[in-house]
Amino acid sequence: MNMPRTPHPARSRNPAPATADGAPVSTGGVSAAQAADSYGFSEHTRGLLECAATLCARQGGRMTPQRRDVLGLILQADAPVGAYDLLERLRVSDRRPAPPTVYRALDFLLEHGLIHRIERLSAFVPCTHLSHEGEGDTHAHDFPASQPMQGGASACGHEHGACGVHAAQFLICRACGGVTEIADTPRILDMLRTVCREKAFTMQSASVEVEGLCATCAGRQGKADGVQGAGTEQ
Amino acid sequence: MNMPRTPHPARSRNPAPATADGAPVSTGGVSAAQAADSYGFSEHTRGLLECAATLCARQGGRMTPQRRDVLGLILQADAPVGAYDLLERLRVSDRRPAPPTVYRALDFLLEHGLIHRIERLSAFVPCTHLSHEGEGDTHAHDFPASQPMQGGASACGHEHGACGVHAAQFLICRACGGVTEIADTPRILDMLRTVCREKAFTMQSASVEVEGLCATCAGRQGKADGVQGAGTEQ
DNA sequence: TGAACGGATGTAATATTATTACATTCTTTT
DNA sequence: AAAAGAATGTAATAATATTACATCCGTTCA
Ligand SMILES: [Zn+2]
Ligand SMILES: [Zn+2]
Ligand SMILES: [Zn+2]
Ligand SMILES: [Zn+2]
Repeated sequence: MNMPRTPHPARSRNPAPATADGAPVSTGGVSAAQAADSYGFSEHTRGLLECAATLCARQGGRMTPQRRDVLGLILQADAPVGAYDLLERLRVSDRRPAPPTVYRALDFLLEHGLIHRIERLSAFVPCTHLSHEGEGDTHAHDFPASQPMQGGASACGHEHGACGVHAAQFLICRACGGVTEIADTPRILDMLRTVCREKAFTMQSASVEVEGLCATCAGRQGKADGVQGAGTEQ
Repeated sequence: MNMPRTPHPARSRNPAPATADGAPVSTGGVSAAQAADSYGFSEHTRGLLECAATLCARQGGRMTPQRRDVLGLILQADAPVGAYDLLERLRVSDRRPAPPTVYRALDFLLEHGLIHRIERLSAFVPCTHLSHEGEGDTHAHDFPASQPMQGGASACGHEHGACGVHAAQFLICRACGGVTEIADTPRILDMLRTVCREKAFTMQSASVEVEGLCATCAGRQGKADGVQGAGTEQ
């Protein structure tokens, strides 16, 4: 029934502290110096978090510890994370956040284009924008807050910020749970814009979600059925 | 807070027995002869239902009264309908269906390509396919069950049946709640196919959801803010 | 015929995801 | 320091969806 609702292998209630960074996830035993970082984020993740702070400062937003933690957890995960998964992962030591805490942080991160919501999974992934930002400095996405993009297509095929349409495209693998953001081309978004123009429809946000099998899992398809879900992919 | 979750004007808990058919909705006072039709469906709706029965018979499915009622209610509605809205509307006279009843019917209708689920609204709409089927007889969508479409693009830009990818595109108006299925061109689906080929991704299903303002509501945009939601549109 | 089977439905309980409402605390501004 | 505004804490609840198991009903075939 309602196929996509089948418990997704990569989103099961068993947090499985894997990382997309290749860095240790030692949620326990955090040194006092790292206390502000709380969750033992990898160096890479911390870099992205700093980047994100800068980005949303430019947009007039405040990257508070709460929001930072949520973004960090999403960045650190190797698959889309549900709101209640986040809630569980935030339950370290003394803090026991309630749903509104997480949803508020998610709303903020969504509004600032730092994460996306995968509708079909009711789960969240980091925006690739952020990772690109981390790689170099002068990047197509690096637009100033004082004079943000004006609805034109960006190189990555999706846009951010208060003015532009926030649109994104995803490939969702049913076998491994991996989600890939298609951000290397404005083709799809351009086509949507064309269609909307024809229909005199004002686009405010858009999402494209394709479900199927990633290259890795498709190759594996015929093999031992029980093995399904054991793979790693992104 | 996750904007699309704002109570959608056209989906409020007040069923508002409007029709997309222009036919009376007399949910009460159903004659004995119509007892099998249960919900006073318009003639147009009944035609579509018959069509649907034929279609899914060809696919080896049985259009039971339960499923028929659910499809009829979705056809009759002027906006996407949520599962629990359907549940309420099914509560006539003696019958008091529980959630699984409705979800099972919805699953069946989804699998047979008779309805679509709008992820952003957690709600369901009829597939335009069906309406087209109702208009004429020899139509592009009218493919035989014995030899169904083999993944080629259909004229309407989305496909059905066990073999083909089930994909659809929607324009969702935030003001009036109207949803339009973009089914007049394979352009978008073709582009998605291209992208998937490039990424060696096997597409099994896809959805495109654009949120914004329909032509009607965009025209109205500046006027008295309180009036918002009063309009009718499709 | 009638047991066996499979598909469809009924029912109760529960799981998952998300929001409301209101109190409190922290930051910035005046 | 007071006021205003943003962010967080907390409890309760709403909205959406699934599980598990019992029952019914039409078909098959011994
Ligand atoms: Zn993105
Ligand atoms: Zn995969
Ligand atoms: Zn359709
Ligand atoms: Zn509208």
